[in-house]
Amino acid sequence: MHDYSVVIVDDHLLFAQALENLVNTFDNFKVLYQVNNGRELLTHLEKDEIAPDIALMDINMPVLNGIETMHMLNKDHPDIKVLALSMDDDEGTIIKMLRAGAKGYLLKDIHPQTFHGALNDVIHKGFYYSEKITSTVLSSLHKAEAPEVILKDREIEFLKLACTEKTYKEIAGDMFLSPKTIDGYRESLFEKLQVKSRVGLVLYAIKHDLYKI
Amino acid sequence: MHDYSVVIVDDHLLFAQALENLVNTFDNFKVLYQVNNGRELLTHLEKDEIAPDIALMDINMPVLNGIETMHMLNKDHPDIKVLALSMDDDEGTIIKMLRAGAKGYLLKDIHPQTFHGALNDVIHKGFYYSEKITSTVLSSLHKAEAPEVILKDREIEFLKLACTEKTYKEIAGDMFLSPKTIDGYRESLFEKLQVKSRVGLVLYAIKHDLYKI
DNA sequence: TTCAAAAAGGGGGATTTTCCCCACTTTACC
DNA sequence: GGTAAAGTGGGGAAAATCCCCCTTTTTGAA
Repeated sequence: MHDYSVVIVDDHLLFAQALENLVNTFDNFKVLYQVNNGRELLTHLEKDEIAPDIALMDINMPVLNGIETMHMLNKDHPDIKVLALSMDDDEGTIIKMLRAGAKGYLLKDIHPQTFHGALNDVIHKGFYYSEKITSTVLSSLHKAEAPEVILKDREIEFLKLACTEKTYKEIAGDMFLSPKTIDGYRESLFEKLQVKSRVGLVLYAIKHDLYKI
Repeated sequence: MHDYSVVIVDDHLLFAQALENLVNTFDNFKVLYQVNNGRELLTHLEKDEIAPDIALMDINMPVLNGIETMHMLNKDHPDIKVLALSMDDDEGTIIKMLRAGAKGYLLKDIHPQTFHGALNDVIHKGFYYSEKITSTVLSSLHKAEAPEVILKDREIEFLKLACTEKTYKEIAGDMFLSPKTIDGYRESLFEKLQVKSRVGLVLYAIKHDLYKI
């Protein structure tokens, strides 16, 4: 029985180093090296003959993030099993990462014992899905594939202004429209975005990054 | 020369375990135990005779967070040197934590070598401030001391509900208050937070992490 | 201990904003 | 040339905002 090789892709140096120590205490795994982001990983893989068995990869990284990196790996190194590792339990992120081909998704608050189990699973079964991730994925299947909301430019403009303390009357002024027209935008957005009030608009805009706080 | 004792207070089990391994590789430090949040730490300290030299403490924790925990430690265990450890480089958080008595503030992307240095500094010099933290603190001195907004529990409760699509009438129901009382909260918050509308409340709450999207 | 101030809960009522339904024009496009 | 949108608005109801008022409880300092 030989050791399986692991690389760590994470910009949190302290965490990465600590994680390396932890992985090295597992008797059948060995960390080859750490890199700080996806770009560095790809560079490494180009130069090295030996590819790792497993990549432990953070999702939020500078330069080249987890999801982008996954897509690159699929092309050039499909044999590397990627385990995503993140603070982020956002459903969308999880789904994207798994769809991109990650063999599992670990939240950083996972128990070390479970973590070892996850590594073993990925090697022997090819994947590891925690209970939480499984239920997230399953529940996402039930939701009718949200018909993608397409917003017109003018609607987006209005939506952004709705995220300020301006009154609709002022917004109308800013957009050179009658308050009643603005009222029309408001209403059609309520329908499109499935919200019931201006607060709903604000929350939607922030959640979808249309408005930065 | 004896080993200095360290406890780790972090709800990210994987990180905590990994960190423990890392600290144990430093020849003059030894991890006593880990706990998941401030409450557990306090419980531990009550029962144990031996107090640790250093507490490595995350800030965002469930149950009892870093800042609250600091305040408790000041009362009962002023000798424990606390090193805050966080992803969060938000200026307000840093200042609050240092003002609460933390001996240093580390971002989780710190280099392991530097980390060892920080531990040593805290033991021998009594504090460790990274360059980034120093400059943050210094630059904050220039800003006119924003008179700190103190929100009462009930106000915070209302503020969170104001970030939903509920009407004030519904919020009143949820809080078992008359709509008129809710109106009072709204008005006093407008004044306190210097906003002019419910949108302003929502933006304030989100910006100050009182409401998570 | 006492007295005043602040906090917490609530009210009346006027004004504005927001919300919902409906209707009219103008493009745009098949 | 018809039809479907986008763009524009009106009327009226409901909600939110605002300003003034009140009582009871808690707190803080003299």
